[in-house]
Amino acid sequence: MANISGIAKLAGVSVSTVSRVLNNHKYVSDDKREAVLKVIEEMNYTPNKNAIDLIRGETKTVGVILPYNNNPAFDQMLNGILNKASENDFSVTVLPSEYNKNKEIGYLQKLKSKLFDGIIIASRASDWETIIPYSNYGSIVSCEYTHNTEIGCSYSDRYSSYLDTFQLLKNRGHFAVAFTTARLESNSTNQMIDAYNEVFGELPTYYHISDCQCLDDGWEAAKKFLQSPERPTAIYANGDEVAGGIYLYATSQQVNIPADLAIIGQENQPTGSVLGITTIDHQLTKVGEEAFNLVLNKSREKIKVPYSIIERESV
Amino acid sequence: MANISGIAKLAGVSVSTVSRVLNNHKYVSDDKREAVLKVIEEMNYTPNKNAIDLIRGETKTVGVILPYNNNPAFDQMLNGILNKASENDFSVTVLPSEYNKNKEIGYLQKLKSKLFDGIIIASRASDWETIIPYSNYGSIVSCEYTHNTEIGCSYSDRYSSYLDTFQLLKNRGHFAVAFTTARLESNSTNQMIDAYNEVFGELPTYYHISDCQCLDDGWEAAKKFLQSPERPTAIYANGDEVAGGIYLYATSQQVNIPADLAIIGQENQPTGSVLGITTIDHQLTKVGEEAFNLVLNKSREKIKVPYSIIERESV
DNA sequence: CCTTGACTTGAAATGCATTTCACAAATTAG
DNA sequence: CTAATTTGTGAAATGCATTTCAAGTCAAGG
Repeated sequence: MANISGIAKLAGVSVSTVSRVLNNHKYVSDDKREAVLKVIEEMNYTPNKNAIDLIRGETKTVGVILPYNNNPAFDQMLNGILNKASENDFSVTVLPSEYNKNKEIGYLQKLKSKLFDGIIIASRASDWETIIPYSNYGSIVSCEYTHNTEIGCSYSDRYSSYLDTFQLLKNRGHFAVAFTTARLESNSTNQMIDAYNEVFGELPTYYHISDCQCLDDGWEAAKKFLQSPERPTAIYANGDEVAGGIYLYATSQQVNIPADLAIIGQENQPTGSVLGITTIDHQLTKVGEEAFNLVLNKSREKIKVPYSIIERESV
Repeated sequence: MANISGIAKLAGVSVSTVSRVLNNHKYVSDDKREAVLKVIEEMNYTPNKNAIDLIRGETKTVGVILPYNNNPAFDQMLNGILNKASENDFSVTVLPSEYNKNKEIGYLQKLKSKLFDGIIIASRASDWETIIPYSNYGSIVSCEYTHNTEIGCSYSDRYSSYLDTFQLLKNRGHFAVAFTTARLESNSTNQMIDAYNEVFGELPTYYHISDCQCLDDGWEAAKKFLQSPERPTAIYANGDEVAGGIYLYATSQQVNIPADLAIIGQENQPTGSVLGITTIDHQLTKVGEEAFNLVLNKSREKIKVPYSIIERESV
């Protein structure tokens, strides 16, 4: 009987007193406290966290819905969340969604069933209308900008960063500018396209390749872009890994960077720094950290994390 | 009162009946079942998972102790774990340790406090002696080979793979072989050194650089190796990212791969595939998957996951 | 017509720790 | 030396769902 009442019995005190000792309440006499601690030690007792969570109604656990675990961008966010969670004695449960709406809803149900105190959504497939009702059961925080008031967010102003980047390229005399993105349906892809339209006008389809994630994909994308009759003079990649792939394919074809082709990456990853690729650092670690803080404070604020352009030799 | 007894009252049945409906027991009459479901629907009721976990004594959650989250090797393992966990309706909680023994113990305590059904240790700082006692409270599985019987493991036979690799290099006529590793104190570093000794004899210190994780580190390591008077003719890197950094530095110095320098990486990552670097695939995703299976089956087996050498153009 | 097995259902016990309430004892204040 | 606090402690209520036990109903088998 390794539970609190067993301990109480052995120590000759009441359950309440054991609980007080466990929680460092004052108003426990030294002798009883010692007696209790002694029995706890002897019995090698540890309180049952499920019972505690049940009665307290909170679990000090946050769930993180993220589509893929091996994605460098989501990884940075997760890192930020883990940092702050660790500091605040919270646990982090990874909820891989693969952009599957049913999985997402399943995870939100777990919030409702009191398994998590809050959920951070790194990226999502479901509509906000579907998600919002769950905000009654714990704080839900998004890592992209939200227009509603129910869901707080910690985000990087991507649209603005895309504008800046395209403008930078335009200023340097580039008009044939191509770019890669991740999912076609994603928010940031739309923002990227909008930003392109804003700066250069109507986007020709041959300047955009989607579904790029890693170095491999960048290599293939570069191949297509550079072999196309509408060859771009600059490519904006949706990540430094992708940018690295582009860089390596280009140099393998004796294309000079930046003379023949300018490249800009994103997220400031090691690959980019080694190859000297200019990049936009969206500070996703910071985004994750702030997202966790919002959950912790049950806040619905909207926190804009500033991005920065790191200029290197690829433009 | 959104709990099971509230539902019971409203539906005009007993708590037991509601529970039966919730758990799809047979032996519930259709009319009562419908009545209960109707009230559940109306009240928007969801059972409290903490209460369920408490009474069932299991949480369908596995904790994963991993030193760093942004490490590609651990990431692959985590991915494998997430895959299988998802399939089996388990949750995965990430427990970042930074190789801090206190943190590790703290996580093991959570196993004891019934928060997890099991714990997978991707890598550790604590001794097995410290860890083993906790195996009484749930299954603990290691992603490296364990010599004890208490802790099951799913592992890649690194020592053997290192032997193979060094032997391969030797067969190709390389005698000046250097290598990089991660932590100096780690198990695999020791195995790497042992394997070197086995194949080439006493290791000269100038052939080993530790604490390499990413492309950046590989670049710096290559710089040191290639500028050294004891310049190696082959380098074995502890990851394809690191190998990529070595490759890029070497080519930036007009060093020909593989004519002037052979490179072998590990883990079969995109960077390596793009650069055509020969690599040892330790199938860490598979290692993670098997580790999860061990937890699921409360097994203490030792599962050796076969590695494979992927030959490309860098040797 | 009686026995037996298949259904149905609810009361109560269970899992475990926290917290409120009530009360007693020991201090401190006035 | 009372009155008012501050300490110290335990009984009982609470949070919530599962499961066992007992008991009752009903139809099929002999």
